[in-house]
This record gives sequence, structure tokens and C-alpha cells, in this order.
Amino acid sequence: MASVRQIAESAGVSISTVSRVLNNDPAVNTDTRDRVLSAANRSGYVPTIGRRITRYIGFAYTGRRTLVDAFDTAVLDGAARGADDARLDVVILNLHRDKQADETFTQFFMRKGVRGVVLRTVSESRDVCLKIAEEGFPHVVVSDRFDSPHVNYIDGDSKGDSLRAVEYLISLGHRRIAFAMHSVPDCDHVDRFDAYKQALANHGLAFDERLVFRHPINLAAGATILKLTRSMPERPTAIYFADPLLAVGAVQKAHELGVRIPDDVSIIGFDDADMRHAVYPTLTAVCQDASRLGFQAVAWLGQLLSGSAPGRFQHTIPTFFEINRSTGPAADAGAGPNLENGHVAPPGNGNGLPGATFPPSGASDKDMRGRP
Amino acid sequence: MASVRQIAESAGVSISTVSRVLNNDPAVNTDTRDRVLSAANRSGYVPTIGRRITRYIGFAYTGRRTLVDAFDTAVLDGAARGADDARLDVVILNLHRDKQADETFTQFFMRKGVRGVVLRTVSESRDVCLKIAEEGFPHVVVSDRFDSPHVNYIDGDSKGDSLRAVEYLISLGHRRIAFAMHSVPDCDHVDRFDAYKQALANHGLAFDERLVFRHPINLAAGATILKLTRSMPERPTAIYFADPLLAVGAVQKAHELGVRIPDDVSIIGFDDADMRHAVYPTLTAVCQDASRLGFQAVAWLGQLLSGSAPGRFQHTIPTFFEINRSTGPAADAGAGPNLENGHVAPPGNGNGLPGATFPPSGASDKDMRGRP
DNA sequence: CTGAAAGCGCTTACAG
DNA sequence: CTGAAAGCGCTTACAG
Repeated sequence: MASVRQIAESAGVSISTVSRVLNNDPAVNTDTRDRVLSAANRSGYVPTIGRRITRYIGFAYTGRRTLVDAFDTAVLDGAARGADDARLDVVILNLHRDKQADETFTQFFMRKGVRGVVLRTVSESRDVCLKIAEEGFPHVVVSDRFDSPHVNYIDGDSKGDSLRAVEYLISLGHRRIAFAMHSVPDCDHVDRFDAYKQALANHGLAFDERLVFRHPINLAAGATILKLTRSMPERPTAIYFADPLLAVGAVQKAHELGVRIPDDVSIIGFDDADMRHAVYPTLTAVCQDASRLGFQAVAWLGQLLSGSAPGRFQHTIPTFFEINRSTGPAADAGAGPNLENGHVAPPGNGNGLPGATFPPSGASDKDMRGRP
Repeated sequence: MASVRQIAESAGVSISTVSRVLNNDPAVNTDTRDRVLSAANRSGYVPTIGRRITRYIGFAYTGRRTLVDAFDTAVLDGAARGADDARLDVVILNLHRDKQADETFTQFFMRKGVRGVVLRTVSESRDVCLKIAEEGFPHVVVSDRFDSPHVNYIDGDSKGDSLRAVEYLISLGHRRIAFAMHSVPDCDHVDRFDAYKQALANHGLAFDERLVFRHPINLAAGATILKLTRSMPERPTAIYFADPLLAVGAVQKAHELGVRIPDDVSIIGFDDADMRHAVYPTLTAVCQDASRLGFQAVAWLGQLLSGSAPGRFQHTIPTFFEINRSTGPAADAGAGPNLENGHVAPPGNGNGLPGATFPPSGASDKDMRGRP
């Protein structure tokens, strides 16, 4: 309910000065400006349309906008559903377009009439999130994590399921397992990479840098990776793709080359949406409910604005591991090198599920397949 | 730049009454209300945040919201790009949620602070578009067509390319060509169906209702259709799917059943996004640049708001037909029934492109493949 | 059911 | 660089 009057009182200035700050008048002294903005964030200033207070939540990309990606779509859809529940509306904002360089983020958001903001970030623009958090404007970063206690975020934790995924491959007798990730890794891809290395280590398999592929994220890169693995002297018998597009591109290329999945190579993908069911064979994948990330981000902002949420939100939600048709027992080595390396498939039980190593003891079938 | 004062003058009432109407005060006489709303739309009333006029465009579903669909995503992405160019911001609105029953659409939109609206509609809710048009609120309906001169719309015209697609199949020697569409058809699906029938007629092929499949739009339905065609006594050798999800589901099922594409069956799909490149074999498809629909809708609204557009916008944009790997010469009949029916493949030139019927005379290769 | 008037929120010359 | 005051846009008791 705060108006310019409250802000003015709280900052010890006149309402004229508050108005100037909100409109980014360059005449205002920097210290005064900061004092007013900080007071504005403290008091929870609400812009109004006419005399009605706005109920807008911003949805902003800190980097370049890419609504076309399935992940972003799902996040936005979740955000819109969350907004429905909280009686808020989602505004798509473009920070690149019309945030003035000399304007703080708080000024920008208040000028736009939004009362909180969901931030989609990329690794290059984490500093933007830190800045917004520092200013104190209500925000939640989706799909990244921060050490700073001031940054609110929600992220999927794919580490555990990535470990599980690679261990599943190992349990199927795979010994040469490749890994593919973004050439500009964010913390999620790094998590998955760490889990991959951990799984190898847990089972006494040597880490081999040649089996790690770092590429841009698109179908063509997935195809390239699949092709590269086929021309290796010691072919991997399985690949874990840390990204949906890479996995789909690889499946595509496998068909084209006559490489059978999973007979010739097992593939595990990562899925943000429902891509895994739209390819053949359906992809075994570590899955993330991206829509839930957006939903919970806005749900929390709604609580914050209504005063019923604590001032901090740092949350991870579990992924889930879904076994489909793209994985199977390791191909009968055939190639000498595997044997030379001493990588021999253990005696299986016929369905490729020795059970001793997978699922990990304590994990039920529900854990393995069901959504949380 | 109109304010309550101008509206009041124009409608011959006091500003109090204008305010009451904009806030849906039930005390106001119906006639007065309508006079005021009509004046508000005539004068181009602009809501303000503080004293700044808003630059919001609404993005609203007249039916239930489904941002998750690739088509809707692409439209929204295009709308956001169009908004960037026009310095507008897109607000996702939910008509179902908080439009009050006794409130007109104009009142709702003005209450939300939006100055124009992009409408995504489904066949059941065309009346909503007509109502909004009748009220005179700035709007563009995306992906539908209307006879009323008051409704602004932009739609892809897939009729010509659908005709071309089916004639392409005929040119490849196909004689039993199935067609799949939505069980609740909108005008686009009807267009494609008409084109299908037209192509058959143009080439003296009998229309067979048993080759027409009407299903809900999802992967499972596509799979069902593919399966149904395989169990028919006289199997179709080609299928045109009027929707992306149906086509992908069918390709999926074909792999599962060991049905080879295009050797056993040729498939032409419809693509709103880039789905055709994410399946194997890549889909020959009639393609629509959905993003352009959203872009042009908002671009025109931007012009309208700045006074530089005519008051009417009824526009169709061309689709394009892209030949990929899912189509090939008709399978050697083998089955007796085709011959009994007198449907004999004409002598081809080896690559399945007799040329006489396809491409239609006058059409260049560029027309066939390139985006417009 | 409607208007004149009071009053809030905000912005903006004007003064210092 | 900042404030007091005028004034616009809007809403809302109050009066009829």
C-alpha cells in the first residue's frame, strides 16, 4: 500500500524527489537516489493503474531472449499457471530493449509497473541477478543457483538422477560411456558432468577426457557427437546427453547412419518437457519438470507480495529418472580394444538389470519412474 | 492521449460516470454504460501507470490456455519480437480467470491496462472474438478467419500448399492417400481437407471416406491412425497429416511396427515450428511460420496505437511446402485390391517425379522449398 | 442513476 | 540538487 508519501517519509525527502527518482531524473544526487530506491524496496511500493494497484509480475531474460526453447516455454507456462493461482498477470519484459543504461533495475521494474520478477538467466549474466538481489527488488531466478544469501532462486537438482542414470548404464554392462554437455556450461550441466565422473569412479571405471563432448546446444551438434563416437577406435557403447536437443540430434543421426538404438549404442537424454516421448525409440532420460520451476517461482512471489512469505527463497526440486526404450545391455564388444582394457561386461541376468548395482538399494520402482 | 475528461465530453456525461463505467459499477444505467464504452474505444483511451501511459498488449486465449503447444509458443515468441520493435510489452491474460461475467471485454482490458489484444482462439470460442470486435477494442485474432468486416485477423493460408502436397504424393505414384485431421476442425483443418479432396478430384481419384481420420490432437492419436491404416485391407500408401503432433505420433508408431518410411508408407505432415527436423526421417511437410503470425499481429497493433494504421486488418500469409525424407515413390502395390480398383501407378521416371503433374507448371523450385 | 466537489497519487514548472 | 505548490487523472462519499 506504500505510496510516494511513505517512501518520502522513510527516506527523509519530499515526494517530489521520490517522483524524480522513480522517473530517473538525472538531476537527483546519487546518494539521495540510492536512499530513496532502498526505501522504495523496503516499503514495498506498488505502482498503480489509475488508482488500482497493479498485479503484474515480470518475466525477464537477463541475457538474450529465447522463448522458442521447450524449456523456456515450459517455465513460462508454469509461471502463467502460478500467476493464475495468485491472481497476478505475467508481463514479458525485455531488459536488453528498454532498460536505460543509467537506470537501476528497481527503477526499470517500477516504471514497467511490475511488482516482482522471474529471471531466466544464462551463465554470462549471473551478475544481473546479483545486482537485482542487491537492490532488494522482489525476484526469483529460475534454473540457477547462487551462493549469495540475497538471491532467491529455484533450480532442479539433476545430480542424483544423473548419477543414477550413469550407474544404470554401468549396470547394463556398459564400460565406455560418453558424456555430452554445453560448451558454455551452467551449473546444471556441471552437476551432470560431476555425477558422470562420480559414477565412473564409484565403479572403478577410468575417466577418459576423449569421451567428453562439449558443444553448442542444437540438433546438428547432437548429430555431430553421435557421428564422432562412431568413428572412434574404441567406440563408446552408451552416451549420456546432458541436454534434450543434443540427444534428439544424436538419435536422428543414428537412424541416418543405420546405428541401432539401443542395440549398437544406448542413449540417455535429458528432458525439460515431453520431448522423450516424441522420438523413436522413446528416450531413457533424466527429466525435469520445468513448468514446476516457473510455477513455484511465481507462487512464492505471490506470497511475498501478500506478506505471507519469508524474505528468502532458495529452493531445489528433484528431477526424476525415466527408463524408456533407448537403453539396453551393452553391445557385445566385438572390438578388441574393450577386452584389452579389461572392460568386460559382468554376467547379466538377461534383461540387463543385474540389480546389485541398480537401482541403488533403498530406491523403489516408484522412485525410478514416477514423477515426484 | 484521451483521458476520462475527453471520454466524458464525447459521451455527454460527467467524469464520475466514466470512472464508474471503467470500474464496472453496477449502478450505471446500461445505455449510459454502452455509450461511455463506445466513446472510450472511439477516443482511444489509454490507461496510465502513475502518469505514464501504459504500453501493454494483452495476449489472451479465448478458450483454455495452452502455452505448451509448439504453435502457441511460436506465436507468443513472434508477438514478443513484434512488441520489441513497437516498444510494447506483452501481458499474458487469462479471460477465464478474472474477467467478471457482467463486465464487457473493453472494461476488462482497460482494467488490466492493456491497449490492444492478440487473441488465440479455438473453434468453440469464435463468438468471443466477434464480441470484442463489436465492442471496438483494438484486437487481432491469430490463426483464424472471419467473414465479419469488424474482426481483425491474421491466418496462414495452407490450402494451396496442401493441394500441392497431395498432388506431389500423386506424382510419386500414390493412389490410396489417407488424410488425418482434428476431430473438432477449425477453418485451417477444413482448408487442408478441402485441398485434399480437390487434389484427388483433379487427378480423377475417388474420394474414400474410410481414408479420412478425425481424431483429437496428440501423439497417441497419430500412432493409432498409423496402426489403423496398416490393418486396412487396402492400405493407403501415403498419409497427409493436417497437424504436427499427429504426424510425429505416426512416425513414432511406424518405427515401432517396423513400417518403413517412406518405403512402406509416405508421410506428409504439417509443421508450425521446427518439429519436422527433429524426427527421423525428416518430415516432408506443409509449414507455417507461426512466429510470423504473432509478429505481424503485434506490429499492426503498434501501428494502430500510434495512429499510422488503417482501422482494419485482415491478412493471410502463405505457408510453404518443404520436401524432406518422409516421402518417396508409392510402394509397389503387391496387394491385389489396388489393381482390382484400377488404381495403377503410372510409369514413373525412376525418382518418382513424373514432372507432368508436379511441380505444377509455373511453380519454380524456389517456390517449392524456400520460405516465402 | 448521475453530477459537483473533495481528495489521493503523481508529476512538474517555479523558486531557492 | 531539493522542496512547496499548482495541477492533472482518477475515485469516491455526498447530494439530489
